[in-house]
Amino acid sequence: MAATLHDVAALAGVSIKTVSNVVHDYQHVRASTRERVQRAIVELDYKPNITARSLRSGRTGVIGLALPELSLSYFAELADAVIQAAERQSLVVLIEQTGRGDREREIAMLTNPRLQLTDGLIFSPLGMSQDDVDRLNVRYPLVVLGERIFGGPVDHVTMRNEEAAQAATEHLIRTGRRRIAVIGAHEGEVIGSAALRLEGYHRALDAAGIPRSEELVGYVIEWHRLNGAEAMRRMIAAGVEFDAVFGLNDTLALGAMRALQEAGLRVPQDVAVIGFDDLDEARYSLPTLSTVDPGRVEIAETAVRVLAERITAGATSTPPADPRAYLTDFSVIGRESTASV
Amino acid sequence: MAATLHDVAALAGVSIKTVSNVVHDYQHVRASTRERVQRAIVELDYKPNITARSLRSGRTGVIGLALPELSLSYFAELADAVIQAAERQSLVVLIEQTGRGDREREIAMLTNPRLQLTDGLIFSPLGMSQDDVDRLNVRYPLVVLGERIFGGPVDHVTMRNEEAAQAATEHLIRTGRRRIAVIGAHEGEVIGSAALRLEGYHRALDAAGIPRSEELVGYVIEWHRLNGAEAMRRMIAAGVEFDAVFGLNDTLALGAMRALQEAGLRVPQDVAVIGFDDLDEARYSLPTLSTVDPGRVEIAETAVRVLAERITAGATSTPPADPRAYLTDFSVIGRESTASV
DNA sequence: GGAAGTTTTTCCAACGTTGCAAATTCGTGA
DNA sequence: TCACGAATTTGCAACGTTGGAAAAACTTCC
Repeated sequence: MAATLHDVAALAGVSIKTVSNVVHDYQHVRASTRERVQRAIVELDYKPNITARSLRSGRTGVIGLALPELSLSYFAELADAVIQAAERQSLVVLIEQTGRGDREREIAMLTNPRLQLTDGLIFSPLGMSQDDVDRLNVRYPLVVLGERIFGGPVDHVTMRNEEAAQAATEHLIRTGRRRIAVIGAHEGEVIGSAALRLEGYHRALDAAGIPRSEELVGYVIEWHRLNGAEAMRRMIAAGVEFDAVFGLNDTLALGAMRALQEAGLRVPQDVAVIGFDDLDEARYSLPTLSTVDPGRVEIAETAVRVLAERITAGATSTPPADPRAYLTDFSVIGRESTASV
Repeated sequence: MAATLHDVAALAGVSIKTVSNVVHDYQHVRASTRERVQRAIVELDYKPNITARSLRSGRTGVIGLALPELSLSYFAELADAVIQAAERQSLVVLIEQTGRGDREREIAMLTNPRLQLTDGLIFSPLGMSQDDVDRLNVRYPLVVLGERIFGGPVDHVTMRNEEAAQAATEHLIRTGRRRIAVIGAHEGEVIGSAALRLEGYHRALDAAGIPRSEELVGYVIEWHRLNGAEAMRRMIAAGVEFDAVFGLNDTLALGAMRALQEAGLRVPQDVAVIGFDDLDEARYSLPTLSTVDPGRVEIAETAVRVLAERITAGATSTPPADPRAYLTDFSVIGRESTASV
């Protein structure tokens, strides 16, 4: 079928190693030989067999990306960024879905034989917890994303959840809001995005001398639009007074905004709303949604770079560097939903 | 590092071929031998090297999925469905992004050496056109999705654009609407989703005896929310009268809905709105968006199945079957945006 | 003209697996 | 005890590539 080194060598009248040398731009090849070989390569449309190369070198040029689900916008946009970053490093990305917080499937993924032809994995768990930290002890390069597990035996790339949430809340305070509801808390959670962002929210209140109020905290089970809308409706129905809402992610904020509008409350005149994530969608809602860009692109780039470094280091038997944690820069993006009135 | 057949064979005191036979459940292996080998496999935690297997067999178990961009919700949801379908066939998916309708990159993708370790490709072009049909003549199994190229030399899986668009329009007519605007037409296009769906819209009007009207057709450059909103605003500003809007996809419809609400028009009381695609998002907008499910899951499943068949057929040197076109079933989904008032 | 050094080319083995065919062992019946 | 067929195990080559080192060809300089 496809031409091999042998075919090219036969056509050019040289040994296969010489062809290999030409392909790899080895310098000690006579110009005339090089040219002859190149002509043969073109004529036969020779393409190196990557599988054979992988077998020889032990590297495939493929990295895995395991995430909950692409139909969750945040992860789709993350995957987009990871693929682009990988392409710049000549790596290709194989995507695996573990479901919406399915701990079992996440754990199983770490030993999935399907990862065999991968040089390393970028792993974004949603169901595993700190107790599962030992599971991250794997024999291949691994970079973990997210807020489920900290201080593990591998590199970790994540956002400054607390600081970013604090900044989002301060953004609301700066526009004169004082009764600030928060939507998306998880009952009893002390780690994870929800807890960290809630903590940032509390810090901002404390710093501004605004008393915390349990009735302003909207609890949800999952971070989907529906949950955001329901939590908001409950709060409205309970007669809680508020002049701003912080959705712990954009999806929740958009759901909350829907519930506000249903109830006849105007955004931002009656209630200001801010989200978290900077999804593409936040730019197009009505009104456009203020949010925090947690540094998604930087997360993707860092994760790919660090993974690539680990892969390279592993190949050269350098003594492995200690695992590191990387935190990305964030920025508050003010849009219509928090405009001054 | 990792254990190989040799290591297992040495430990079990047999030849590597016997180990291979055990791994493959070859029947003529003495029970006692089998057990001894299996113990060795467990003890050494032996996992077959997929790369070596691929080199030997010529199959990698990986399929490529080339699509414009994961940050476009439609493609993220398509990718989700493809990955799930592939998993059921024990295939793993490698995703490549070609950009938003970048013809050059799409053409380049077809000969991308990165596809080497792929057994076949599911390709969803957005920038190529019928003129590029010959580019689809590639030497690996290929399944094409979408509405850019028909009747090519490869299998094609797509939706019934015309019929589905006609059904969406008829849904509006059935609720008593007569002045039905359409948003998302492409100037001068005769093929592609826009043209086909526009044709379905026209057929529905014709069938109902409603005169076509050029002023009710909103043209856009791209199918994003912003374009939908702008086209809708232009139509409103021009004083065009209408009581319904058909967005040629959900994103356009959501943008149009935003423009309507800005202008103080109520959905569905003043204007009914329907979209196309059945994105997750359509379930959560305010009001929830009626739409057409074009059979996305079926498209993914069919594409993976057909590709897998071609891959298998290629391995057995069966004479290749003629390329086929597959069309999926659609269904109109009525939600709040077209509710009767 | 030939030694010494440099450039260019070739040879061989190995990466880990599997298909094929051959070799060995076993069981059965004469 | 031996022949014969079946069951079981093994050896070898090959998939296409690359690293290392040897071999061959060419230069340069005395």
